[in-house]
Amino acid sequence: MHSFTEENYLKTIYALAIRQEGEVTTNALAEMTATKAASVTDMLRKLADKQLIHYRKYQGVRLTEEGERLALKIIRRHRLWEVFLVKKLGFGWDEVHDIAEELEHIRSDELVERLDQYLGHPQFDPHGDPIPTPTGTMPSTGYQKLSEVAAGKEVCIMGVMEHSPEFLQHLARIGLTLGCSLTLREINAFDKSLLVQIQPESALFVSHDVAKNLLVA
Amino acid sequence: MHSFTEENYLKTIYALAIRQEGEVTTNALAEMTATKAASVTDMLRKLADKQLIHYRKYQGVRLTEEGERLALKIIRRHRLWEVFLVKKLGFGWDEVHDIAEELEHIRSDELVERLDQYLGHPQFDPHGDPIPTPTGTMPSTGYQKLSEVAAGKEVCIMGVMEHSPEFLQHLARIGLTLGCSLTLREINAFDKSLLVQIQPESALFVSHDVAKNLLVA
DNA sequence: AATAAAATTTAGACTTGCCTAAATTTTTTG
DNA sequence: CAAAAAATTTAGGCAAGTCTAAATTTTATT
Repeated sequence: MHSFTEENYLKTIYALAIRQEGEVTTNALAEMTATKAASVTDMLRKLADKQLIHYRKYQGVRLTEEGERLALKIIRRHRLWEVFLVKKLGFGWDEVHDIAEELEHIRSDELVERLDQYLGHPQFDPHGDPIPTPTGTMPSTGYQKLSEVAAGKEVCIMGVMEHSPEFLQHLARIGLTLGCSLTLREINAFDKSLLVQIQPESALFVSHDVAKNLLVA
Repeated sequence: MHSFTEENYLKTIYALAIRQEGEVTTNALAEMTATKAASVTDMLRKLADKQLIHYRKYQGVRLTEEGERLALKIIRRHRLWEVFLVKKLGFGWDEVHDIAEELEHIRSDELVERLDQYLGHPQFDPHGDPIPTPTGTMPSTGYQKLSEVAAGKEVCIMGVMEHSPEFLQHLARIGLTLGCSLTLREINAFDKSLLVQIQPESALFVSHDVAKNLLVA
């Protein structure tokens, strides 16, 4: 069996790997897990011993097939619990991350599959992230970041790349929600902020930092 | 904050205290927690430092008010999750103990209160145990053990004192369920087994060990 | 290319919760 | 009531996961 800590490292390696080409670095992991690089090195040696990662000293790290399977299992649990918290218990999408972070480590496969069924086999979590399959594959979505969309296009907000309450509450304040469709009017040359139109007559500027974290289709 | 281990000790001390008059012993705790007495002593010193128990060396232990409040909080969580697992996810009452044992440590008070509301503020868990109040008091039931009932009485099964799958599955096999009413025909002088009648024409013998663990009203 | 800077790893230590073996206290018994 | 037995505690150690400080390797700079 694997410890909570090991599970969290695998999940974090997975998350970093899909956002960066190449191997995941010790420092990046230290920052994400809020520990020191020396502690990360210790854990990497341990995960490598268990064949969950490929690890070359000083070179970085990547998941083995088994490691990825496990990471996706944790992510599946996390996202299903988030659906439960929002759909069944009425939490806001900005409130569920930390609780799901704990629930994802409950070790019963049957629990997860019953939960999935109870929730009606959802495809996406409350942030629009796809839910991995029971067999450990991540459904791919064709979403792109709003920051990469060309001016003039009309798109629909399908997900977010950042789950912090601060970001999600900011979205609510400026009136953006999942499923909301908008037209990208122009891209500001100075700070790369985007003028987007939601309602026929009200447009607003969205910062590049926000646009980078919005997924649209 | 308190560790999972500390929470488990508090819960175990509470459970032992209500089943035995006087203070809880180190050995009893070692047996319940499947550890060695020396390890228990270490933890008792730690819990005493945190003012969660009254501890006199060699004399045994009892919860402080704060310790009892915490123990009841854990038990409340455990029992609410059991209700969720049985009522919402369709688990059998003999399957939920170990999963609830993990879920009870999820640290969000709001989660517990939302779960309680979602479940309709249940008064009892699937084993008939009363669910402590949010403020930390244990509702009292007037139940007595079937082994203490006089011959001739008609009673209704309201709860069990033992939650192991083995015991619960045995109950199912001999045809006893929660809510089931029965008449105590006679008490065998040799082995204290009980002849109980459920259906008008079928009676069965129930061992003293089983009767000790059945709560009736 | 040599050196400075940055990233990473190693070494040694701390905490939690557990262990075994030995010492101590309490309880039981002859 | 004293000796034996049982229960409990103390002492010393171990594994997991973390840390700081020092050493090493890689990368960047002049």
